[in-house]
Amino acid sequence: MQEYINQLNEAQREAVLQKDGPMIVIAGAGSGKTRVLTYRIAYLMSEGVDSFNILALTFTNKAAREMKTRIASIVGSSEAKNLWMGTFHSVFAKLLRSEAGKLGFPSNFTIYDTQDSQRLLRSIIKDLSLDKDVYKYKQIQSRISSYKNSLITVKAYMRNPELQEADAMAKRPRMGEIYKEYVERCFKAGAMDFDDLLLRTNELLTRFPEVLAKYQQRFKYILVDEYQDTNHSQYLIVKALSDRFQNICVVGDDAQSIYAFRGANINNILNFQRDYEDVKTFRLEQNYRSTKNIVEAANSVIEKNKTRLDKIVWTANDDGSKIKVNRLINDAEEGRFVASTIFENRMEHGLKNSDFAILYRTNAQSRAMEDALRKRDIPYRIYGGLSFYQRKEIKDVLAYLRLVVNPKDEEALVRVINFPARGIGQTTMDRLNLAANHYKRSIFEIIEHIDKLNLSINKPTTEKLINFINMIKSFQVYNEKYDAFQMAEMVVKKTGLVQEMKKDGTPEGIARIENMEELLNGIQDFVEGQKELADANGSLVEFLEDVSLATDMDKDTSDDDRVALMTIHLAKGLEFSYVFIVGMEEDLFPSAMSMSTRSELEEERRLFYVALTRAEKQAYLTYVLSRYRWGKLNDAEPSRFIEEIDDKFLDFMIPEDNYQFRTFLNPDIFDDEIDKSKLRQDKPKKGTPPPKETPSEVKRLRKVKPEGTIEASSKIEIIQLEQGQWVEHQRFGKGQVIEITGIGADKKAAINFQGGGVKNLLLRFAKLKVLDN
DNA sequence: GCAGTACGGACCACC
DNA sequence: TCCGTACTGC
Repeated sequence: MQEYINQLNEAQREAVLQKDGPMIVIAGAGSGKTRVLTYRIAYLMSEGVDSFNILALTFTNKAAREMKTRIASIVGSSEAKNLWMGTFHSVFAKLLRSEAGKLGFPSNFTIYDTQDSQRLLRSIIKDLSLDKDVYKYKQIQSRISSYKNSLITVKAYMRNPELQEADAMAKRPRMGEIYKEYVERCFKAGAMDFDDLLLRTNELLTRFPEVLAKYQQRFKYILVDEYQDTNHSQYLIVKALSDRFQNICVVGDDAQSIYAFRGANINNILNFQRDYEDVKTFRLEQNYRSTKNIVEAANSVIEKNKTRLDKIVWTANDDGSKIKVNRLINDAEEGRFVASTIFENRMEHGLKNSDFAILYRTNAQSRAMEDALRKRDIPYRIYGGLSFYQRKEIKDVLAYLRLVVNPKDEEALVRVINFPARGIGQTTMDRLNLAANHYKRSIFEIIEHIDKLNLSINKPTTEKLINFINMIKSFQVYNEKYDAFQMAEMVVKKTGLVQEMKKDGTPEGIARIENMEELLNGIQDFVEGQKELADANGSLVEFLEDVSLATDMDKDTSDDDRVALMTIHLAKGLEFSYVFIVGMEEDLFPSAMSMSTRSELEEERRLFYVALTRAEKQAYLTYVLSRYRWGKLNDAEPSRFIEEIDDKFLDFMIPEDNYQFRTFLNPDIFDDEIDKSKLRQDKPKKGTPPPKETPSEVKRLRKVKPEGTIEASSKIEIIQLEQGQWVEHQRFGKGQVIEITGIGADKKAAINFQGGGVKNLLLRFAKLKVLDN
């Protein structure tokens, strides 16, 4: 153990050796936080703490696995076996399975994913005959999710007039009814959604003091990673469990809190010192990951945030090269630039594909990147987006498996009862639904007793229904002795899912069959892995739980050499030599939806901070002049985050061919009124080095915002230009605004320049400086 | 009950 | 642009 401890710097070592009591580790980006957590657990065990008494909550299951392996290599694998480690959701799903009965749930409860929740809500909204344009199921879902994350149960909601009023104000007075119905239907279906895994854990620990005592006694030492991203519900669980021994160690970085949208509360970390008595604080401030340039550039950005903990991240690493900023005309060019830069750097520096990552704000941006990489034959892997388990063909197989485990799982049943087609149509389903609601039974149970009920379903259809449930029942019998792989194999064959897909000879159809095969392989791997564990046997229940809580990040990708494409959110905790942050544009990053309040903008800024600090050696920022959105080409302007980086860390590169493309290949995307002189001016003359675009140029695209206020959108600044005002143009010199026409992005100004006469300029592009008088 | 097609909204991030 | 849902005709 000592030799490991010797590897640590002083701050890290102190954090590892602080055995008891509440403590917080404020860990800057790249400061060796995982190492501290790992060694700390190993240290606790070497000090005689039983691994059975340690609970470690991590951000991904993969992180948990890796940490566990590492710990096992230090203290021995038999020692590490009993550690409880994983994400909040997976750890408490397991805990809930063993205690489910107390809450009236079956231990084989289903976990509803977001899609399931939304489908259920859609049917509730329909059943209550509500206007689906007012009661939008996605909004309702996120509303309910945030109630649950704040521990607002149906009861609490009904007791809270303010909440009800807020929903009434939003023209949704019947929100409470929907919420109530949703919770009841989940309960009836033996299902918990993601938020329930935390909410019900809280319920369990609150309603049953003896259960709380049991787990408090068990988890003598608790460690929480990424504490800045915990929500209220998670916070309360941790608080309750650690209350007895107070051996709670939380690790996090307030500067990397990026999950407020799912209820994460940054105050959990900011207020930790107040929540426990005699908190020891440790600061990991030395960054081992990135160059000086990157660390300091990132610091210069995050400084703009007001809500911060005191911390100075520094590095002893080399300066490295500056952050390269490039402007491209559209997303295709952006992709082309990224792909060729990867290609060149890979050659020049002998790098692997996996040394590169392309990060973006929204999944929709991946397409252009993919196209470009494919053209260059650069292997890549997309993380997130529509994950493997969310594909239709996969969900269909999973739905059958879910039904085998829990026949009350209505969402699964509705999904597959008529797929492959069995002649059970909407009318029949409506009747079954009605009966199910009336008798407070599941559809499966209704069908089981269909001969005793008069549902006016005709004979042949009744027979089809009975055949269906008999098939499921026969699977259930096999499930007693078969493992998950054997079950899946049988289900795929007997239900006709394979035949159904084989009918379709299109490339997509073939891909679907391959996906299904991949699923089966995955299940087999899972089963083999589980059978090695003492407390698992590779059953379907285990597999389904694993799947519903798995993320794309959990896959083992260590052996494939591909460029990584992912959203910035997914990139948290990862590092790459070369990082491309694409789509650095206003309204995209920061997102148009996150600019109305200071806290939202600060979260976007933290997100940018996370993105930058992923890079070890080199970061690239790209933005485009026009971007497709909703199928339409829109003008774009550079992100304010570019100008927030101190100039001295940036290197503006404007390759000559951009302008060739702009002027010759794509002339029609530019309006005549656009200031063409800018193109001419930027275009480098032969024999001279390309001019650097100065940061001040970017800045001039917008007026500098007043101190301490947050602008809703930079566009407003431009709109404020008034008739009669004097402005200065880089090339045309001084002039007076004669007229303003158009709105928003199309806003133009006719300006009478002292030297060059009247010009009509598109304000988005014209680099105008407003003169004071 | 089912297949084909017209239409409208999505694009913010995730367990 | 793409996807999912609603509508229509057989």
